[in-house]
Amino acid sequence: MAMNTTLKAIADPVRRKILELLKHQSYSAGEIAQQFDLRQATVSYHLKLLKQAGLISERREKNFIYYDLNASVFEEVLRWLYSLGVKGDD
Amino acid sequence: MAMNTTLKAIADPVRRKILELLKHQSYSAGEIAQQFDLRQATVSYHLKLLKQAGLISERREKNFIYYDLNASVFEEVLRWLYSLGVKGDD
DNA sequence: AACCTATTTAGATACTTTTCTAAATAGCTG
DNA sequence: CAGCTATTTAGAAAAGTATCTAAATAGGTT
Repeated sequence: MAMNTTLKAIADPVRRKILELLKHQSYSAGEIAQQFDLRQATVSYHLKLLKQAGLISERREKNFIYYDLNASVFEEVLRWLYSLGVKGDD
Repeated sequence: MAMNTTLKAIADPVRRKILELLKHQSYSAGEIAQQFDLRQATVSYHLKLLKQAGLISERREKNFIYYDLNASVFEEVLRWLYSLGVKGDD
């Protein structure tokens, strides 16, 4: 089940871009929303799905909510890919 | 775009199971369909998506169509995962 | 407390995906 | 070629997902 949630989470380009943004630093929900031509409520919905998948975590500071990437959740996906015979580093 | 197609393809449990089945040997469309509680037409639809994603290839023999896994397509996904900082083999 | 700003939640709508049934195709085999 | 088997395609219905607007919450600030 975890795997399904993870893969569904990254099967959307908006959510992948959010993860990429968070690679180097945290951003608030508002800062993330600015990167898209979408309403804040919509971005908030994507953040919720990423959070549910465990791919990001949130942290309140002042009245902002900052998001952080948690890439370790991908390890299961990685193992699955390897199990199918994908060859590792190239 | 390729990435999006690949990730959408594996974001479905039926399609993931098809890939797993094909890991060790080829199977015909009918043999694959038998593994699921779904109509053959439905499985055929999933096979079409996997084919479009380049994850499987087909090969006619008699009047069967056999499918083969092509895991190399996953390399792009793997690179993306690594780029996010997922640590490799554990 | 009243207000302001950041963000989420609720509910509606639009779009996409999955599944089904029925019909079509494609290639053997007698 | 007529019939058989395997599979796909077309079209409709059902289910799931993404987006929007409007309203609610939550926490600072004065």
